[in-house]
Order: sequence, then structure tokens, then C-alpha cells
Amino acid sequence: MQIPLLGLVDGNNFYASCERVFDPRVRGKPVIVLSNNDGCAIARSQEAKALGVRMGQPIHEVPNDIRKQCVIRSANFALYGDMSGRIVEVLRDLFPRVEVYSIDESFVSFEGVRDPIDLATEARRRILQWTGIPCCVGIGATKTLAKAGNKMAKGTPQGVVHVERAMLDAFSVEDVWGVGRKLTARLGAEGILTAGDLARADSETLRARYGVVLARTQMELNGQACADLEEVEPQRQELVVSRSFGREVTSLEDLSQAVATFAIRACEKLRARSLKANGVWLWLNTNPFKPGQPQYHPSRAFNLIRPTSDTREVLFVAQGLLKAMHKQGYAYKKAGVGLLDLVDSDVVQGDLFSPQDAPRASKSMEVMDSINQRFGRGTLGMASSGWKAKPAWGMRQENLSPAYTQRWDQLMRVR
DNA sequence: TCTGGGGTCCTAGGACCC
DNA sequence: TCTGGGGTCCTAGGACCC
Repeated sequence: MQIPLLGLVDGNNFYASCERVFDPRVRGKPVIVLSNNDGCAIARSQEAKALGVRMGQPIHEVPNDIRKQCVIRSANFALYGDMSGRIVEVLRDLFPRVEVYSIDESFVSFEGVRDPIDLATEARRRILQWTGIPCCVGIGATKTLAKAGNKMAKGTPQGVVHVERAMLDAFSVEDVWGVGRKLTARLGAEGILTAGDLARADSETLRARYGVVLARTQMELNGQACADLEEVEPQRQELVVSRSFGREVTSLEDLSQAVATFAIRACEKLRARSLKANGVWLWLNTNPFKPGQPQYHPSRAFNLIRPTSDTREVLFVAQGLLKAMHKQGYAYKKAGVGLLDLVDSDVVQGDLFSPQDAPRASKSMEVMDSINQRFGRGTLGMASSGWKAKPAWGMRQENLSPAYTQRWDQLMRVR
């Protein structure tokens, strides 16, 4: 039986392209999208890349004269998520199977497709026309090969590449999916410089020296699939909400508000996915970029007696953890709340000693979620998060574009 | 002055058990 | 001189991904 080919469809410079769709003034100009807190460059248009702005580069390290030539935007994840959904809709129309891999990438199957290149080209055309986002498609026998093809396709006029064996010798090993900076250095020291070198390396030695992950990557480069499409999103094991603060925070009160805000948000996400958590995890961090200051990064987890998705229970635990680990005399820069050991919300673990009050509790959470969904996040809140007050620790977002596609009051105006 | 957030998987080592 | 062996669970840390 012929093994069906896989494709990887990926939005070019995705966040930067999203910014351009609704704002023609920035087309053709170098665009940089920043991480939360306006910290690092997390997306760059082709023009910004040409100016030497690197992925992940702190924006304050980009020389002033370069920065002045660029349009700089704060991350607008609500907009990008919405655009991502539109692209996936197009793909589901065209392909028999689709795996949404990340906000800007989907794997597709060419099962039963006579001419993969032709269909890939049509997908590109339709996505560009219907959403305004330019895409590339890589095609290969395995996910790793499709990823490589996608990378090769960037910058070609056709935007579609079907990977052939011979192409791997011109493909740098650092661009192989699953090979990061550390592995690139170690492999390079052994003379493994291209994907072709990696594919031909002795597999036993590779397995012994680098472990099973790289051994699988090698198999995939040789056309032997180790992973199939996952059309249903696998159940998450944990869920984390964490943020750097806009400025350093010292008081327990501010910290406590931040932790409450993250805990509330985490529970909202949990309920939106119909899950419950068996544990709560909290961590704090001082500013690692100021090694002269005293550093402290405590982390502590707490196991719950039974799984919950009730914000009040999680808040109670998170605040308890905070009190246990907070120390005076440190300037905190970041905190995170994690919900651990997640299970489906219909799983009820009986407990001999607690009353069964779950239905009532979940009802009030449902009401809160539906009000917030209808009237906007934060319409109904909890006092412990310093609800609605402008917090001392809030994030910097100085160049945020409008929520063009999610809010009536921010729709584009056409005169 | 200014440095992201949310995940997964694997490995090694220690504690503990029989 | 001269230690048992093997299994599980937990945690911490590393590496990678987008």
C-alpha cells in the first residue's frame, strides 16, 4: 500500500502578516511584533528580518536607527487566534484530515489526492484570498520531512516544495525539526552538518549517544513515519498561566493580586476545556537579568483531595502557597499558577469525608463564565484579584492593534 | 529604563519496597 | 575488604517546540 503524503501548511511571518491584513499602511514596511510586556521580537516581516532583527531579540537591543524604520506592535493574540481559526476552516474544506499543530501551522494528509502539489497550491491561493495571510506548504512522507519542505518553500515563488532525498544534503541540520541549538553544536562536532548527514549516520550510535528522540527524527528523515496526524487534540496534562510583571513587585498584597488573577484565568481555561485539576502549583521569580539583586525562585505544588474546577478552591490553595513561600526583601518579576494532573470534568473521584457539593459549586462557576463570555472578560470577577483596578504589576502593551475581528467597538471603519 | 508564555518528552538519581 | 537485585514512583533538570 502506498503511504499517503503529509503536508505542513504554515503562515509566513504569521503575527506580522496578521497585523498587515487590517492595516494597509504597514504593508511593505518592516513590521516587528513583540512578546507580552513589549519585551522581545516574536515575529518579523521579511523586511524586518532583512534589517537584522533576530527572533527573540529583546527590543531594547535593536539599534535605535533600525527601530525607527520599523512598525512595532504589541502582541494581539486574540486577533492572531481568530485568524488562525479562519485558515483552519479553509484547510478542513480542502483536505481529508487536518491536525492543528500550533497557532500558525497545520499538518494535512494527502490521502486519496491525485496531485498533491496542485492541491497545496490551491490551498495557498485560497488562504491568501480568503484571509489575506500568505502561506507555504511542505510535502513529504513524514512530519519531519514535511516540516523540512515547508522551510525550503519559504522564499520560493511557488511556495510549495515536495521533499526529495537529495534535497536533504543542502538542508542544514539545525533547521531539522527536533534539532535545537545544543544538538546542532554536538552533531556539528562529529561532522554531522546537514539533514542528509543525520539521515545516514549510524543509528545505533545515534540512539546511544543522543537518545530516542533524535533516533526517531533520523527514522523520519529516512521516510519512516514515527508519528501520525493527531486530528483530535490530545488531552493536556497541565495548564499554566504565568506573566512577567510590567515592573518589579515587592509587596505581598500586589503579589497576591497577581497570583489571584492568574489562578482565576487558569480556572476559566480549565472549565472552557471541560477539565478538572488534581493539583495546584505556584512559582515566583525575581528578575534573572539583574544578577546583582538577591535572587529567589521558589516553587511549590499542592495535591487536592478531589479534582476541581472551582475558582474559589483554587484561589484558596494558591493564596496559601503564596503565603508559605513569600519572603520579604525580594523584588519579584514573574509569577505563574499551574493546574496539574488534569482529568475530564465528568470524572468524579468519590471521597469518604467531604460532602458532595460539586453540582452547586459548578453551577455558580457556569453562571460566571457565561456572563463574562457575553459581556466581556472581567465583567464578573473576584475581589482578591483587585478586580478592575489598574494593577501595579500589569503588563506593558504600548502598541496594541485593535481587536478587529472580536469586538464590535473595534471594527474597522470604512468611510 | 527595557529581556515572552505555554507546552511536551526524556533522563538521571534518590527513596522506598519486597 | 568485597555490598543483592529489581521494580516503581517522584522530582529536578535539560532539551526541544512554536
